[in-house]
Amino acid sequence: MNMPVTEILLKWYDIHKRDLPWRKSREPYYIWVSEIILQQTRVLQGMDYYNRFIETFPDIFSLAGAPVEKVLKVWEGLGYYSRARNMHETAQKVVEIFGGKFPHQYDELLKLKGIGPYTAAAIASIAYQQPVPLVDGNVYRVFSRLFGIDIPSDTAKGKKKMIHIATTLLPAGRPGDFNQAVMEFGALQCVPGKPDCSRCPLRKMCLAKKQDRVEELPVKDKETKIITRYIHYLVWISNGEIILKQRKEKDIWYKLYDFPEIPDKKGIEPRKLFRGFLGKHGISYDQHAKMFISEPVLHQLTHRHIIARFYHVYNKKWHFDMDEGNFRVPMDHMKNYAFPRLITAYMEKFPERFQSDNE
DNA sequence: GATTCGTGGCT
DNA sequence: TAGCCAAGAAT
Repeated sequence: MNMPVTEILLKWYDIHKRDLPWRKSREPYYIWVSEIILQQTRVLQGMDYYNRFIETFPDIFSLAGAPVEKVLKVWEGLGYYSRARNMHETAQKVVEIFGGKFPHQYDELLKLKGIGPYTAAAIASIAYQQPVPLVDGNVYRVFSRLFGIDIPSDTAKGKKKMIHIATTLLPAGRPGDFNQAVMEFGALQCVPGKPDCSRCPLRKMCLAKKQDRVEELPVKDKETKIITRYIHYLVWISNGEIILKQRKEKDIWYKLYDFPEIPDKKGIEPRKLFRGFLGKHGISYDQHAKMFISEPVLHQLTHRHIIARFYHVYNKKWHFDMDEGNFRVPMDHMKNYAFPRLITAYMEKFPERFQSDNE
């Protein structure tokens, strides 16, 4: 008996699919939220965020009506914050233009901020049962192995080829289930590295398996070069208040909050940098005021190595000009602001450095 | 087409 | 352990 690939995957999915919160309904809003959260993010990592997001913003109207800062606070720690900013913008647009209903068509969905080819196809097929194929990392891995395709996944040629394959396999009856089936299969069975092919329902027809190339596929050609960046944070705590700053456009962590920065001067010693900065503002690096410089904190991103230091100053009057965007808040209001993980991790590690009575 | 944009788990 | 890379999109 020679069951086609599509049937095998659907059957496998019906048995093995995980019970995930966004699979309990086909409400487009839930599908949309889950798909955005899951971009470049593992299910386990996104689960709590999804539940909290839906709890905080039960429908598209509550999301559209919220300030973007509140959306970012819910997103805090999840990364790729443009996803949250774009969701907020798209929610407002969908409310204004479409009365709160997402369009059904792939092409219309694609016009919305934060919705690209993958997500448009996911919403159209899962929420609206439209026969639209999709390709994500899982789909690419599954089909590249199954059909022995070694075109690099990070090329237009590879993506085009994969969409073509997905199109030929897509069943008219259950497009949304099929798309999810391939992704689920990639996440649970045809995993990166060394999958357990002995219990794979496709092992007999898998070309990579036949050619013993399972671990080689899929192929990717570009290597991301990592750049090191230095950040010097000024943590100024005085009179129960701390100085914060909202991050600006065209840089990492846009619209999140952190601390004022001392501009980096390559190669200069931290102590010298601090002294120079304070001196420029008429403050001496002296024994009377309590100041100290943290050890370097390494924060690793996919494309950056950030080395941060925290320059602490306590109980000294803030008497140089507030740069644009700097503002003071009581220490116990900090919990209302969204910070990058680098900051929250540091604060969790050294809570004593963030106490207002630190004299 | 090449870069940028986070975080965390796994090997 | 240091890299790999995950339900990608925007610029």
